[in-house]
Amino acid sequence: MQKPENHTQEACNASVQAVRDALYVLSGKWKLPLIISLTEGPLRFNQIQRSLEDITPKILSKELRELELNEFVTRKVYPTVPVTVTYELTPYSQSLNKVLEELRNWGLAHREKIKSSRHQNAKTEQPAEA
Amino acid sequence: MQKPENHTQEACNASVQAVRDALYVLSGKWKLPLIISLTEGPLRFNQIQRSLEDITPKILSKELRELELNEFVTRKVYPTVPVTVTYELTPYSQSLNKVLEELRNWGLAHREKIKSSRHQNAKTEQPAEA
DNA sequence: CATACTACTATCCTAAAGGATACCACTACC
DNA sequence: GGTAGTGGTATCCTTTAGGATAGTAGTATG
Repeated sequence: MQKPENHTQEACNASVQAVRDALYVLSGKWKLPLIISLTEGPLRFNQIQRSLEDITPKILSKELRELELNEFVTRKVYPTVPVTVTYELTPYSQSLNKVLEELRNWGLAHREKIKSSRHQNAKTEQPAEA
Repeated sequence: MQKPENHTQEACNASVQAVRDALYVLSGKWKLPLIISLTEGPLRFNQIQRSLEDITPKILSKELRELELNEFVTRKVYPTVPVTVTYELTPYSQSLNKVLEELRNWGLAHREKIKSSRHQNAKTEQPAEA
């Protein structure tokens, strides 16, 4: 076969690894909804839970901890009467903007494609025998 | 703060859904490695399996089927002596290029950040009491 | 006739993600 | 003293992703 000079096994592996790294920190059912729900400003634990409706405190707590570890959110504790804790996006979380935008654009386009190809199929599909 | 007029609950949800759609088709341990390994040209089933080393035929088969469903690869069967089947990327798979590039760039940058912040910590960390 | 090659499929199993439910410590209010 | 609100934990369970291992059908070659 050929010797792919600009497409070595190592270069591929590095790309794969980088993309996997990126997907890893965005993985899970709630990281993105969480980040997006915090784009409007800091929220308290229970506020987030109410805005996301279906998330349980255990999961929310875990996801917030992971987002904090990756420095996407900061946790701030205020010594108010019942203690209040807010979570807010860091400046670093802005670095995800382009990634998220591309993902969003692609997702929208893909959904459109799926829809239209389904219509296509509906027209050309053979009815199944009974 | 500002009144985020363009940031309604519904707009957020649409974004979240689009990004989730995108992540969904890229999810899993092998889709990306698979796509990248096919960028050099069509490969047969066993060739892919050998190039990826750790993937089992069951998983490979499943992932290829999903990539085919999403129209990232085409499966071609040749009636050769023992039948050969090749998998190759579709033109549509090119639509992922920008997404993959952004993910790759972000992944690389993030990895660098993690590394340097670990060094930072190593320098500023207090030694634990014995 | 046995082995090897093609491209897979079938069955079983493990580990991780996610979730339901209950509970904790603290205080304020009635 | 009971209830409600703060921000969570603890325990158990289900679902899913992924993998190990073996086997399949067909042909060709030794």
